[in-house]
Amino acid sequence: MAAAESAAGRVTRDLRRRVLSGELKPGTVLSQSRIAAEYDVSRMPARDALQVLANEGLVDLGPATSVVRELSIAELQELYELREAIEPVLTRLAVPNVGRAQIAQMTSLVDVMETAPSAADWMDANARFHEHVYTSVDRPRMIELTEHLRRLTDRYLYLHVGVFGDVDHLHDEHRQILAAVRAGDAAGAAELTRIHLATSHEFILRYLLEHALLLPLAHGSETR
Amino acid sequence: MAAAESAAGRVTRDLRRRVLSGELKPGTVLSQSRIAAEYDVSRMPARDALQVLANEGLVDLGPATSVVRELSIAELQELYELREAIEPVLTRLAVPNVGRAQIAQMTSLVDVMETAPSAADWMDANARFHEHVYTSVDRPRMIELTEHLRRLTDRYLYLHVGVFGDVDHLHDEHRQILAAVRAGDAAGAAELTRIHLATSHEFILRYLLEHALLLPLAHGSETR
DNA sequence: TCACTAGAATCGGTATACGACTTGACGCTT
DNA sequence: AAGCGTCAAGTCGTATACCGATTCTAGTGA
Repeated sequence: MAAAESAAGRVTRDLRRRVLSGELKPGTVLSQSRIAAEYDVSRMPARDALQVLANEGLVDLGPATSVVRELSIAELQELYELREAIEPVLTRLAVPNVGRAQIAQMTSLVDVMETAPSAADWMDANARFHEHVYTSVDRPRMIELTEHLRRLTDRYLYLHVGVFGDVDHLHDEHRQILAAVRAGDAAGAAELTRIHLATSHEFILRYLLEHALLLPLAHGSETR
Repeated sequence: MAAAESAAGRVTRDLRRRVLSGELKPGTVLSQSRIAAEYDVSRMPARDALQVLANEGLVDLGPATSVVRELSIAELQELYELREAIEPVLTRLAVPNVGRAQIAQMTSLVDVMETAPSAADWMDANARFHEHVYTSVDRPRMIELTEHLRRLTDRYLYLHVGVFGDVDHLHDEHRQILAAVRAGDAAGAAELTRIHLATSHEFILRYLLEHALLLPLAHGSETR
């Protein structure tokens, strides 16, 4: 069943993609009517889509207007703090259940990343690499939350997609994580995951600062 | 401004309360039409409310029917794992910023809990006690997520509201946390918070098992 | 020239209406 | 009698219409 997707779902997915990719910049005003016209649907699916994206934290629903949520150094920090708290736990739980098939696929994904066709492909492979660990554990909410947080941080990653610099540390870390997983060292893999996230955070942060992508230091308009 | 609440907000809040309190039992079918009739509004606010509750994980939206989400030992476990991962981090960050006013209020709340007027009051005071720590730190998403998770675990707590047994450990733990906060011992307060959550989890779990509230061991219908 | 006010345009929330789909039961066929 | 097909009731998704509130604008008066 291809599940004949609903109009609301289609609008939601595309709007999400456009926000994450930066095509819709922070601060952009999103009105139900305009979105409806743009996708040639009524206002109702547009309304649904906006509500979903609001719950995901991608847009702010004002009383009389909705805007694409602002980015900020503070939010990036907060998102990585959350990921560093949760993903090691998930890793620790998952490691004993990771099978040979998944390890094989992870190995091939590491190879893909190291040959690095394009930045977008790298990000995709990176996401799937980590997902392979998580899918082998029975924690649906934790997995959902983890992927959700990853998507939110991806929004910052897209700011410099295509301009990857020195990612060798990341490759090393991937290999180390893979080794720990293969050895069944849950605690080790968990700690390596945490370090990996901290490194990534610092990497992105350094990039943003060096390239003078001056995001607001504090949180955006939290004055709902 | 009291902000003349929208109908959808009112329905959402009340439905949420009814689900959390157990008035609407897991498995109960929720149709948009019936909810609309019940609250004397059209189907649209009812639809909105259901979608919000679905995002919160309180109801499952089927293709032709929506039902109150099932409870399970596995989900309880997962929720507490998440809380144990996140709340200590939040505590550690917050402790340096907690002021005297908040400490004073926390102290009075501990007293309230120990005199324990009713179970509902106890839960309310408990929630506010922990919120006082978190509100003094600039992590809006983390706080939102924490309160969200607490609400979800409250759903299990309501299963035995009014039948509190031996909660002395909890009181001791509260006093210890308060002492650590007062002393500015961030790491200590964080670790005490983690232990406090683990104790609570075990407490609820033991109660559920002893009273033969036979929840499904595994996750509910995750077969969306 | 500037400030303030009235009106028009726009927006979001809600109600109602319509069509497609799912579900369940009844009756027919084998 | 059992299985299957068809029909009816209910449900959701979407479109359209209406309403109050907000905002922007243009015009008037000091």
